[in-house]
Amino acid sequence: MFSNSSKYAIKAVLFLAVNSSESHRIMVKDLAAPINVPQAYLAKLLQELSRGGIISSKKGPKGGFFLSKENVQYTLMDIVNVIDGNDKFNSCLLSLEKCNADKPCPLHDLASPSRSKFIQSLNQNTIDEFSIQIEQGKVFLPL
Amino acid sequence: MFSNSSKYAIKAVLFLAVNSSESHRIMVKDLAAPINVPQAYLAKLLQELSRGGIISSKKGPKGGFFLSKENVQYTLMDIVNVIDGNDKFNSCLLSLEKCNADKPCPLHDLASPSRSKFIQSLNQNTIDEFSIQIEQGKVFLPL
DNA sequence: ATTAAAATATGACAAAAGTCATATTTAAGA
DNA sequence: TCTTAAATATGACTTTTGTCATATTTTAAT
Ligand code: FES
Ligand code: FES
Repeated sequence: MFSNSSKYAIKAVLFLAVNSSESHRIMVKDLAAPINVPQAYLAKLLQELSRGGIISSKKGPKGGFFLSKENVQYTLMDIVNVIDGNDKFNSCLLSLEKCNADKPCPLHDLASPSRSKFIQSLNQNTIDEFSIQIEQGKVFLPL
Repeated sequence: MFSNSSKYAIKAVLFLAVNSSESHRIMVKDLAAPINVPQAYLAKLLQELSRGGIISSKKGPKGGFFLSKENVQYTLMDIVNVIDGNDKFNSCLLSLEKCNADKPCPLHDLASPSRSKFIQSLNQNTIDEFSIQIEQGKVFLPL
């Protein structure tokens, strides 16, 4: 469903959403451990996210990663778009040129309703909304 | 969502369902072209499917691949299980040990209803049912 | 029996995804 | 200004996935 890299990136961003702020930055090494991701690999992913504008960073001593007010308005889809490239979810399940309701492949009707609902949620819910859910103890961050 | 291999395998099986029979077998080369899959690669996949009991084959002249009455009762999930291994769909989206409704990850509620419906369809609809849909012109086989 | 046509088995090779290491740049604090 | 702590850039390496080629086995037809 998601690539490994995307999973890592999502976990990292959600952790930052809950645990960091403009004034309290988090270093890779302090992020890698709790979300259970290889540190060196995570560093690379964080850099991509940073370049993509999804997260913020500050170099040097007392530096680290954090989410700004703007960062927190992005969606999960934004994250996977940066990490895995776009069109991970808009293409036909059987790799037709374009997923097309007029000439649907055998999986289209099977998948389309549930799938579009899923994709919609990826596009709708902001990081901010997720972090609220986490803080309310409704959902949990995996280690 | 699906691996490339699984997509190829699904397309091949559906094509066989519609175009082959016990008495009218189809050779790899005549299968690879219409479903637009590299022939040598497809041959390997068909062999896996055959070993897995999902499709039938006959060696030698006038040989080829086809679906028996039993073959046609399998599901799409059976195909991807053979090709990609099991547990492609039962694991947590963020790679928690086990997808667990009691201690759900942030994606669980977002995804769970639509996802389980999707998985259910993969497990329910038989190849036979798909081929009927295709023959009725309700859905189409991609090239 | 011999031949030829098909699947099967095996393995080499290529491309992509995932992982790790290291040198460079930036900035805080003494 | 110097030192040190952090992100950043770059690239080597490994594993998995996808691709291709070729030799072997089976079987129908002559
Ligand atoms: S046409 Fe294949 S998923 Fe829509
Ligand atoms: S706990 Fe992660 S998808 Fe269910």
